[in-house]
Amino acid sequence: MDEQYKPADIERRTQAYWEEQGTFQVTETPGRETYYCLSMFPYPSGKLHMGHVRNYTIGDVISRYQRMQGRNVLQPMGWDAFGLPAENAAMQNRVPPAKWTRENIEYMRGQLRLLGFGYDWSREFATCDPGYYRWEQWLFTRLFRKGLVYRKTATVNWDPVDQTVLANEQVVDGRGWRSGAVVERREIPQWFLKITAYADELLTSLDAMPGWPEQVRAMQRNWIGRSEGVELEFPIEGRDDRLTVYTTRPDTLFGVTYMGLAPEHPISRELAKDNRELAAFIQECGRSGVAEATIATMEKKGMDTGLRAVHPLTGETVPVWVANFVLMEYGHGAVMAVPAHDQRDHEFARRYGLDIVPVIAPAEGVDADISEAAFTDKGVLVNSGEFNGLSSQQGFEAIASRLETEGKGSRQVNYRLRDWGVSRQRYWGAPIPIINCADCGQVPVPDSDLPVTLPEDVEFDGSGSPLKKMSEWYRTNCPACGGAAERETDTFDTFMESSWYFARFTGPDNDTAMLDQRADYWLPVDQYVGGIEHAILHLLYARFYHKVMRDEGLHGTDEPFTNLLTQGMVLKDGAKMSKSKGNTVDPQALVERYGADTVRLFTMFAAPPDQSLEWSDSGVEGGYRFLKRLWALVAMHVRRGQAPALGVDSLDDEQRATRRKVHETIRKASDDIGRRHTFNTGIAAVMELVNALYKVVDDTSAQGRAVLQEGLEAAVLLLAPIVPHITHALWQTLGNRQPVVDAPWPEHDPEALVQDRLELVVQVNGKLRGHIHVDADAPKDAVEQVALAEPNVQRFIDGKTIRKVIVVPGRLVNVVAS
RNA sequence: GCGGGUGUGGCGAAAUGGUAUACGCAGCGGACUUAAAAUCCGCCGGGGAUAAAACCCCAUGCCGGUUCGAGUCCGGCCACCCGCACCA
Repeated sequence: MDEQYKPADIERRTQAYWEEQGTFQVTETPGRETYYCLSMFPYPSGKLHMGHVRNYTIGDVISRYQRMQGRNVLQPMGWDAFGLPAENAAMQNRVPPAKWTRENIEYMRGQLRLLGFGYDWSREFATCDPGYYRWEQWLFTRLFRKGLVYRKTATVNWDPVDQTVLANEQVVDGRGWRSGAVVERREIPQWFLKITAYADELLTSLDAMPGWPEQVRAMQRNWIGRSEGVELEFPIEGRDDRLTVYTTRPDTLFGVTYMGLAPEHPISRELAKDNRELAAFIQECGRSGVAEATIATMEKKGMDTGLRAVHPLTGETVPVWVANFVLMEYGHGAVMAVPAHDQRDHEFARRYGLDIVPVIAPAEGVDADISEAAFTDKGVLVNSGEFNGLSSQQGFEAIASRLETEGKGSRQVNYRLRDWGVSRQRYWGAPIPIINCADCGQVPVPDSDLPVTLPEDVEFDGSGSPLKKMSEWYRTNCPACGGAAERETDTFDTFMESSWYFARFTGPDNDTAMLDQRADYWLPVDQYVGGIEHAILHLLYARFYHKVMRDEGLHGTDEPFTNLLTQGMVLKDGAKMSKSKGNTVDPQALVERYGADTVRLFTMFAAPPDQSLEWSDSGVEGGYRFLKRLWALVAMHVRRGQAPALGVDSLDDEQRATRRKVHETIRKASDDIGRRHTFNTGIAAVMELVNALYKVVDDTSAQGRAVLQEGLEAAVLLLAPIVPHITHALWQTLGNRQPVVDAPWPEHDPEALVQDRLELVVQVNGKLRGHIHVDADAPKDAVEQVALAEPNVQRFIDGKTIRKVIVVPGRLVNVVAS
């Protein structure tokens, strides 16, 4: 054995071994317990960053641990290959997006191999492969026929920098999530997926997902935003028209003093045609709308339309205002305003001198002062005619029932969640498989004509999508009538591809079906690992897609990811690592300097996986030092020849103590790595063990060497998922034939943990006052005797009466005295 | 405002109601060396006491509670982080 730890050699040889043996290629062997571990696949941006390294190391550690548990482990990897950066690079470097993307994939695949991740590369694919997106197109045409896909002209978020439409989820504080540009509003025909049809299931199943962090479930609950209320109508005086509104507080119905219309509401627009002042106001709202809302809490502004709406129960009329705080996208773009009990309505009413009529009194008869602010709590109905005296809850029910019997309204569940707009006016994405025919309308591309392949050899001139200029590509014939027609030139949102890739990994080579029976062999994913930044967008779309595929009969499970681990950010100097801050660390340079094992060890040791990780160069040195220490210890041991067989009955006290430490470590590290996923403490436990083994390395007696052998093997096995290369070498060095990757995970020997004598802590009134040694099987009262006799304990109970003595077996004695 | 989380040495952190500060980093001292690096060994929260120890007091953001016993559980504050937000 080489006396010196040389990571470069070891890692190259170990990786070559895995490659030759096909170690990580898995098959669907019946009867074996499966484990599907998946890390979020990367966008091939150019090279790996530390966030990738952390993500993929966590996934690899879990995969290798599960493999050592004897499970049939699937750990695939692929590429989320469509997206904007490729187009930007294409314009900058005059290279087609496809070429740029595939070169990046080549490079990054090499980096992943250098880090030693145990992926089944035979299942690799990129989402820009036609063999992949063809099934996405196929599913889309199914959903089209099923009515889960529709096209509508809608106000959309237009990113003026990226020249594309953004989903609501992709707008952050009024700005594009990628470009950071202030988002504008535009009217464009769009394709939508009816995710709202699944809103209820997406919400309720969250309660039955204990393997997900509460934080993520809460964020999704929030995003779906379910509310219960009443939808009701206010006829407009003198017009054959009515305002439909939604309210969660029908109990406040008698407090309505005006109506609010969104500036984009059809009635607002209609009135604006003959009212220049109103038109100007609406235009101002449209312009300032999204933009200024971000800068400060927008001032409430509005304009009286002169119309009056009729209260559905009292028959009285109230003015109708156009108000800038009413959102067209939520409810019906109109609200009933109850200024006494809604803060926004209140501010607006005070500004324009509108009536404020209290109809809810606080339950205890306390006067609520509504002159300064609205009283928004629940209470007791007043000024509400026959409903006076009811609680808000009772009032809700009574008024809702009244509206329903009179045909003026109905109970309604509303969601904040919008349907998913999937059209993008972009080139580098999967073509939307629709043909626009002048006679037949939108016709889905027949299965036999799929995939609709994206032409990859294109020129970029920087002005929009090249597809829109390629008449030879978009000119075609209508599948229905055979006449001349044109292909849809929009492409899919790239979240479409990442919404089902986990399922395709189970059968990536199938060119006759989207999924096959292998999906049911592997799914759902047992452990999913990725960044918290995907808590809403990706994870919600993937759950939706999974259910859609289930309902198409493609697989038989309800949720895609049983357990979710969201890893924390990688920080340096207290800030997230990023190019713009200039505080990045290049993983490749670290691997070249210390080896992949050191990089993996440090990222697992520095913090628990779900917390942020503070980068430390000297911490990396520390990890390297530990691996050198482990290497040197094994070298010292094997130089003395093969260790004799262990005879547990012939150990001396020190050897027994060492062996106990070995098995305590196995117990603790197994729990930390396998169950708790607190890899940092698992590693710390093995470090303690190695320190302890160093202390007994000079015991060269037969049993001393046997205990050391057992301890070193345990350390190597426990570290194998984390630092797979050095442990591969050391495991062989210690005389094992089977590769460590297939060695069974060690189990602790309960016999080894047994002690004849125990050290117990003695407390007086909860404060530590002494230590005692007792026989492990000593009865309680004997332990009590020894504890009370301890000199320092004596000092503290002297002159006091002993009220109680608590003996916690194996741990402590607490004497209660006063 | 609503929802989720965090707060412990000089730093990253540990303690799954039972010895607070494991493990690592940094620092200090020693061994080896002509020397340095590397390596090995030891010390390392604050204060008091001691020749040295034993030992004592204080400390897990703040205030209270439950408990024989609280960093951990409960209630109320404070600070910071993340997500959502004119959602009717």
